[in-house]
Amino acid sequence: MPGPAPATAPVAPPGASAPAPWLDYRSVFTNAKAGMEGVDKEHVQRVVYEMSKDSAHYRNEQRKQAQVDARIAKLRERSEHLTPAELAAATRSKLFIPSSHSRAAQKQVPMAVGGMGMISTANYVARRFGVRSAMPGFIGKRLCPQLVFVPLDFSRYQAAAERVRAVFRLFDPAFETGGLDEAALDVTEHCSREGCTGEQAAAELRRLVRETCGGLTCSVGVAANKMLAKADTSAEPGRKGISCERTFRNMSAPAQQEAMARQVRAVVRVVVRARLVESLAAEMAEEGIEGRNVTLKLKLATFEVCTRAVTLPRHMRTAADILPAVLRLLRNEMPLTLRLMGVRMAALRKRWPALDALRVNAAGSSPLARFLRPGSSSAGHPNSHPQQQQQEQQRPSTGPPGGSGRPGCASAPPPSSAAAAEAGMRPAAGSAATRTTEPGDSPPPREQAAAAAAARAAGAGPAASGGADGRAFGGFAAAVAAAAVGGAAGGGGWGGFMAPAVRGAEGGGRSRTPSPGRGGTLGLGLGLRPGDRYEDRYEDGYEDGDGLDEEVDEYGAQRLQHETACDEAAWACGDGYGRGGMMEGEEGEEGGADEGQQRGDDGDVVCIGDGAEGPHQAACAWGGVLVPEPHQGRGQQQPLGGVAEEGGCGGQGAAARWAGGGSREPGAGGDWAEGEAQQGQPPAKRPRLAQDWGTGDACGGADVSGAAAADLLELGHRGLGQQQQQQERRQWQQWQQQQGQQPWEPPSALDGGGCAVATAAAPAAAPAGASSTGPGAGAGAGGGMWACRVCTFASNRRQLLRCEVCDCLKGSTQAPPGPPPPAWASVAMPSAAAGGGGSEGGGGGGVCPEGQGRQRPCPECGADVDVPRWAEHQDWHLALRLCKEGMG
DNA sequence: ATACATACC
DNA sequence: CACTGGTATGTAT
Repeated sequence: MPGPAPATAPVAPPGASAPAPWLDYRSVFTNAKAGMEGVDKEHVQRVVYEMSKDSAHYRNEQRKQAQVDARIAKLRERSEHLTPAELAAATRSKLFIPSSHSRAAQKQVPMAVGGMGMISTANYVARRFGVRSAMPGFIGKRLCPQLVFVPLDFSRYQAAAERVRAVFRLFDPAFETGGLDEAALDVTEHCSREGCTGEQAAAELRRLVRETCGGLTCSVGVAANKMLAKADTSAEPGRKGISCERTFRNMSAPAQQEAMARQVRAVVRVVVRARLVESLAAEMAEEGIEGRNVTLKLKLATFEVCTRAVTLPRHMRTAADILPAVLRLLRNEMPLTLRLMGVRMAALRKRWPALDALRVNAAGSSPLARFLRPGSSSAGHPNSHPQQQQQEQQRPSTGPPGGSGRPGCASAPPPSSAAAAEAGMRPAAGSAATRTTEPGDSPPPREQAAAAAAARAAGAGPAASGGADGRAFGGFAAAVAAAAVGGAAGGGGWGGFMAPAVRGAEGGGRSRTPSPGRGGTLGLGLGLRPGDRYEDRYEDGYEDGDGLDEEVDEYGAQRLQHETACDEAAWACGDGYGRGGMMEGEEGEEGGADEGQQRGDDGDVVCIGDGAEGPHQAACAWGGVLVPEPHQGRGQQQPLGGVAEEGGCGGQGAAARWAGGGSREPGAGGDWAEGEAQQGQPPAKRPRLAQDWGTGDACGGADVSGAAAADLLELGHRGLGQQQQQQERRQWQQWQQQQGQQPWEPPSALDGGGCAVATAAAPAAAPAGASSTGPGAGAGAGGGMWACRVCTFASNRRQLLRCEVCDCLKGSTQAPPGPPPPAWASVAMPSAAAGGGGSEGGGGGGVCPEGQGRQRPCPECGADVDVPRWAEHQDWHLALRLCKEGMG
């Protein structure tokens, strides 16, 4: 039986000049914690220090520590006015969740739940070695070589937690959960009811849990807590946000900015392949929620974390809707060297209010109700935290009861095993220069669009509104599948967008490993030089490279640049998303074929657009109106994303300069600022982007014009005061000049790419669908900026998609094939108008100029419906239908 | 009201 | 080799 590790030979000699530097390293791992009495703290500290001191993580910790110190100093100065907390009886319990190991083993063998990467918790045996939660596994292993790792098993935890929560409810029906194993109960009422003290309640709680939950124990403490006292117990405890993030491995060596064009592409690719957005969309669909805030989280190779967020003009839920916002945020941060990326939705609301109502009535007898009932699936329970994504994905693909009849749909997110996920995907096309459409491909976009349009025409009305890409729901199975997988998901059964043509690792030769990258982080925004290859790998073991490796020759690079710019322009106008909805997978074919592909290229351009949002997408995913105006070249053509310009990082987002040029540590993630003489410091923080690039009010649709437009163009954003803006700008320019870089220019919303950009004008009020009809539709209104009425971005610059290089028109400059979209589709953006769509207090806020005050008869019930609430109304019908079908 | 950093488990 | 992922909340603007 292992004992506490004796201090081994000193890992580092106690140098006279720097005596015991580890003592200065303030890590949390030596704080007091249950079971850690008698641990040789100094030993632990030294080991942690020695294993950490050369890492980026360590440097980041130091940086943070300095910040904290500064903050504390500041707080000290004004710490005179402290108010006493209110008192309330509250308990906080901590569950000890069962392990699959025998009790005896647990008592003797040092165990840690987790792995080499991270330890979630450790048993007391392990703690005596200094092993504890939140410690990276490899350090734990060093502290305690005999340490046994126990993999996480969320289903067990979930089940156990559910049982215990039932007990909690007896004491406080509105208790708050703090994750799987923790809860906070306000027992004030319980105590007064029972005439007991807090301590007595705690004892009772412990006893009940022990006796009714299979021997589970929990520790309960009673505390006074202002927060709890004030907690609004009447409010729905519902979750406030939902997110998905992933850490990458492998980092390619930074290259020069010449290949920035590739970065755009690489970023898209990574976003898509990481399945962040789709996973999120799938999860939201499953929960029946939609959200209005999108947050992008980035952790750089340096471990610095930053988030970027936007508020959407309306609630959204599909991958097709979320991804553009994510890309948009991301693009403004490039180039980046990323270690982690996450996407979060917040400002959530229920998507199926009607379903909720019916769920209550359904008494659990119907398959649907059973399926929907909390707890019957791992779907969200009001008091439960979301499962790990991994687990979500491992849910049997058969879907809900009776829902297995539609493989292409319900088996959705590729999931559990990467191999399976990739199995069905088409192999990557070779180089960028040789692109073909392969046999297994979905029909070309046009056809898809036509099909979708036809389907819409046929199934018009609510079905289209409800999602499903214009496909009518086909009976119960399909309906449930739709409800389960997306309803939202529409296309191809789910997320609605296409993963790029990537092949799993199963296919043959390994590529040579490129990156001498430090550590393992996926290099993002690093670009490739001709001849470079690049490979990446996710931590879940999903590995590929073959599909992504590309030889880039000179021609290819050029072409890539051009195409990227075009793609980007098209994307920016929604073309990449609006068209070519997803196609259903071939019946009986597993997984793969249900992904549509937007372009016939090598798949880097994402095909999004499930069409679920209805016809306005067919014109422009974001509702933008394309106006084919004669191109007005700008003096110097700026490639989209401000990239690919020799010798500079171009006009890309502010962060680019930060991430690249401003690298604090030469060589770490910022190598592209070549040969920088580290003189002076960059501004402490990366400048904030606009606090609104056009947020909530986007739906207001006011056409920004004249002086305002000029300001916008000039400033790039309007969230910052002019003064501050200018100051930041000067700072940056100075810094950059010091670094020998081109001076920074403020980002502008949508710079034109290789494709020409024209500024034209269109009345923002023109219905998206209707106005997509013709050239010149909106020309002449003056302004040059337009507010997209679907997406977040109110300061879009009018785009013309005539490509200067190939002289072809790119983008949806023509009305999409098929019947013109019904007028209502263009205003299916509730935006808190009449009656308040529910969630946002936004009140008078974004009011859709079209919808406001207008009504349309509902084809379903004939009632006159406020246009701003149209979508909600249709959702209601759909929900009703689903329930009826479900109850047969 | 937003955007974002940060704390917490 | 190796330092999470999910959530809520506080704070500056």
